[in-house]
Amino acid sequence: MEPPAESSARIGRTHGNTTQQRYDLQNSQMLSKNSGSGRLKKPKEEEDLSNYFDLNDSISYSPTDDFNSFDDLPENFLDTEETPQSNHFKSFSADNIRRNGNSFNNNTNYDKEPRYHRSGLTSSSKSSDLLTDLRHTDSFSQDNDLGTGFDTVSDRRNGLHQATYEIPPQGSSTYVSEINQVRGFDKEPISNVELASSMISTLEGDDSTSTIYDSYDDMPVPRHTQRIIPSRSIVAPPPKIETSEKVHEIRPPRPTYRPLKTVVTVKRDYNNSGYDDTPIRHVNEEVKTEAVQSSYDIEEDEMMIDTAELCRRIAFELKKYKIPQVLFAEKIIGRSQGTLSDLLRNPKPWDQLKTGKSTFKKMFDWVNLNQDDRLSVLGMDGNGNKVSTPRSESLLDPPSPAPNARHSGKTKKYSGEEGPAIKKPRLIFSDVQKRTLQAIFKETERPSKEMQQTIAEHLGLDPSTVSNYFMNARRRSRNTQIQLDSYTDSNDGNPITPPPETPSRRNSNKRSTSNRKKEDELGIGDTPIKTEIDEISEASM
DNA sequence: TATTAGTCAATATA
DNA sequence: TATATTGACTAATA
Repeated sequence: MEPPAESSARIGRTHGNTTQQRYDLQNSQMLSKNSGSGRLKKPKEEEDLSNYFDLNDSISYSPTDDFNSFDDLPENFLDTEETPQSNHFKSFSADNIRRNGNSFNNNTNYDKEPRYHRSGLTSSSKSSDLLTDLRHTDSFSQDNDLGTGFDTVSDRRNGLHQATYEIPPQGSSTYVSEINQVRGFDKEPISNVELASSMISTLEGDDSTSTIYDSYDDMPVPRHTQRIIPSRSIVAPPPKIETSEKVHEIRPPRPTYRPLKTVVTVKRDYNNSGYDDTPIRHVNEEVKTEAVQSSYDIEEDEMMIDTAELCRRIAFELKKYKIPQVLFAEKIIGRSQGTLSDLLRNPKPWDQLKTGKSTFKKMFDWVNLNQDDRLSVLGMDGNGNKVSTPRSESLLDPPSPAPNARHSGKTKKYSGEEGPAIKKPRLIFSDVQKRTLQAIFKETERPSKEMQQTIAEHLGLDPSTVSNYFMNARRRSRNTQIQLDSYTDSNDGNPITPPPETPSRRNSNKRSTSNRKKEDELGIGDTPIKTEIDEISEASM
């Protein structure tokens, strides 16, 4: 079997990259304003304007005559859908120049990356990039094979891509039409979703709604628009939260019987701007049992851990004592760094966990050690230095491998019959592949086997890859929804109002922001955010 | 047999 | 360098 084709790529930032940046900036700005403590980093000056951007699929950009070159486009043109030529943009930017005290030119990130060549369609030009994109997109049409278009190499690490596709010779009809399309913007726009719908309709045998173009020359250039939103409103400083319970250091006796359900939690101490070091267990009043020092004596199905709070606490401890995730992951829970990161950011509620409870139980036991022990089991001292003899055996259960952990011997390798096995390289979806899959997922989270097969053929992917994509997307979409629900619940249904500014709440904020990004990627976003443009429209009605 | 849950680990990103 | 993301593997489950 051959390895999967190299990912195709485009010049310029990836969509995800830009989205991530936007949300992170927005989050950063919100936190900065909200904290009032100066502890959080203020957004960089040149990034301020970015905080006010968001996407809006409903707004299109119509070019004006002064649009002459792709040099004039923002570097993230392909990711956004409106250019500075827009009146909306002008009024908006002027407003924010006043607010931020920054000049427009310095605020935009158009020049953050090297500018692209002006001279026609060079191999590194922005227009070529767009055309390549369209060529790939065009391959949705029934006569083309998407897979054949993927001949470029991506460098996601740098956010830039090196194009290796060929440019049509000047004077050829393809070349001319490409120029016309790039500069003309004279066709109706078509969004990814429309393309996906069209594709799905086609796949389902309904041609009536499909938008298929006979040739590459007929493919319209998508209009990229951009929604501009004001920064999220910042509310009053957080109310002072009183610690309701006195902190007790509880030592065994261990319970002599097993409670039906013991609610074990970790405790916040807002007045102390963080967590109290003393472990606390809150015992369900109905059960009337003594608290326990660890969860050793309680079976998983007899206890209940507030996983979200536990994870916030763990994250806080790791930061506070500069404990690397990889160290904690391996020594305490016996999992990989990436798994820990994911668990901390997206903890599933205890009652929705199946075999994963044991991992949280280990975290819980660690967090309930006293401070010295917490560090010593990691082989660290209070200064973040390594010490030689970790005391783990007597304090915690040794981390056990995950039951479904992959072993090196079992790892599927990509190799021929003879010689040492070579690990199958990890597939990185091309931008087009990813966007297409996302768009289709937005339409249908559970495409039929046949549809997956067709999608795979169109995108030049293995059917199992397509299947994996949808399974992962469904799962991660569900997890995101769980996080959003818990966040909304804890906020009285107002997801925009920032919560009290505590370390734990900061984590919540971060996750929420991250979730917005996930929503964006997965296409499961909630209600649209009202923009300045929307407000202007409403006011004029 | 297909799907889900838990996870790894390569890779991207901060 | 540390953390976040994500395609794919494995075992459990429907």
